[in-house]
Amino acid sequence: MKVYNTLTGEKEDFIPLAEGRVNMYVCGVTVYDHCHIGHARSAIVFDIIQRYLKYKGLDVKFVRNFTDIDDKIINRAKKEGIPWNEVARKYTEEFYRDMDRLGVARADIEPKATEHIGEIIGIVKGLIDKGYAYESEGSVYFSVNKFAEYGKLSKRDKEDMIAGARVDIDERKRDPMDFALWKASKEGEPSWESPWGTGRPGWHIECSAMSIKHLGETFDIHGGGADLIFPHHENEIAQSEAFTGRPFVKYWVHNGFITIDKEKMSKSLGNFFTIKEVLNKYDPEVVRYFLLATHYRSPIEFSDEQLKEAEVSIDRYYTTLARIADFLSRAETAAKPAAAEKAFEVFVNLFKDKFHTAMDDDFNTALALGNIFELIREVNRFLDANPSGQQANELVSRAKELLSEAGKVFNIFNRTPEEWQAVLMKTKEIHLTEKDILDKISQREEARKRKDWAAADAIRKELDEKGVILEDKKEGTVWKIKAG
RNA sequence: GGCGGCGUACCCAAGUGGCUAAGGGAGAGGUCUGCAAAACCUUUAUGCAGCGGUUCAAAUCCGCUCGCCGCCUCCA
Repeated sequence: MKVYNTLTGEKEDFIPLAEGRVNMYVCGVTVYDHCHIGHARSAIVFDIIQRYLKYKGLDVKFVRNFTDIDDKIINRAKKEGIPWNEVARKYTEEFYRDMDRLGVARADIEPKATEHIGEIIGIVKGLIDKGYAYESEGSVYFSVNKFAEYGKLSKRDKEDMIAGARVDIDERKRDPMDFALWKASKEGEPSWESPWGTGRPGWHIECSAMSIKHLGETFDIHGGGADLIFPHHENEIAQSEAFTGRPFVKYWVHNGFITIDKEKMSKSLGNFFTIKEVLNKYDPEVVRYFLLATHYRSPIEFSDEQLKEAEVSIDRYYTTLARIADFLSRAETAAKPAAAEKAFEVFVNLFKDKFHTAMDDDFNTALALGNIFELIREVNRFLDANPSGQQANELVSRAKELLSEAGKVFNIFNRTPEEWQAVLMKTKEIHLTEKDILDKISQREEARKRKDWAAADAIRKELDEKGVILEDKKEGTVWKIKAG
């Protein structure tokens, strides 16, 4: 298995520190507002990585934190006129609401910054003792110059950054690049007792404290959005390695952004859609598919068109699944020679390897989805050949199992075709009941018996305009909701 | 300005040295059908931003040019 490591800038063989075990930490969210679709991408990317590693039989310990104390939370509390911890509680709940809908699994451990103040203070003290940090007016700063390897993750050197001259000048800092480990609290702000007076943790230190506590001083994977590379993850490395004297993380994994009109979606630009807004129009499965159809490190342009295509793709899956169910329910045992059988068997046998190869190559979900649709085509092609007999049934059953297994890793494709129709009915806002549709179908049946094609076609057209498609089969007419 | 990334068909998107450049959508033609739909088949990049170079061999490596984006400030 290969994983792209931001630290080395290369795809590397993935070799866990302890055989068969993977410790991974992913930066979660600061709970001060509703999440947007960019947060969803990060959550889904690491959800799939985590699921795939577990699927491969690795013993994964997955930690995803909540930043529940921070300037933004404090500001939000002022704005809403509620206590800061109420803001954190409220948006933690909203986070779970969104993630549950998106099918993002809970992490094995979900620590909060405020529950690790003791550990944070311990590390800050340790850093002062070792000469990496200093106290100034009740705050504590990390001295970047003391850490020789500073910049190794984001590939920049201190001189360049200072030349960039966008670092904030703060008189309390000895060097403009230094960053806060502990912030002295102002009157009325949330605070905790510390050796340097009352204050609260800086942003970066919490992740060091929580990851080290739950995963040890060195662990396998640390993930997050690419915008965290600098300064957040760079600072985490500096603090952690200065404190423990050991390498902090073996593989740094970062997901790309979601863009709108080619620009990064962000709160400050205001060009974002919340998860809730998107889920009003599209089913979570569609959103997951949309995000997985592009490699996790590439940017994804957010667009209605692409979401609709994702919906059509998923519809193709369920249409095939319905065909499979139909075929299996007929289960003819009398074997009829099917020329296509051998070729189909070869294809079915190859699928799992192809799926694994794709996912083993830096979690190439886009390629894996391509493999899935190749299998879908082969299934349809095989069914078109009107196969029969036990061998054919077994092959089709196996194909169905394989699709379902792959779907499990992505946490998509796990409904029945009927459930999928219900989903479309809801998201497409079809204002017809099943009875309405069935009545129309029987009216059309009458017309068809009379060979009154004009009347029959008029009914079909009427339903089509309302988003319902009719399919005439030998056994009768079935209906489905138009996807896309 | 510094550092990093991207540019593959009408659209989206895999592919980072070597078999016919995955897959999805859209279009065209066909099989099936009363007609459709679904499904399948055929078709749509002798070419991967452009120009050079390395190599027996390049979308894939190197250089330059053009265009777009990201990070350097909170940010998934």
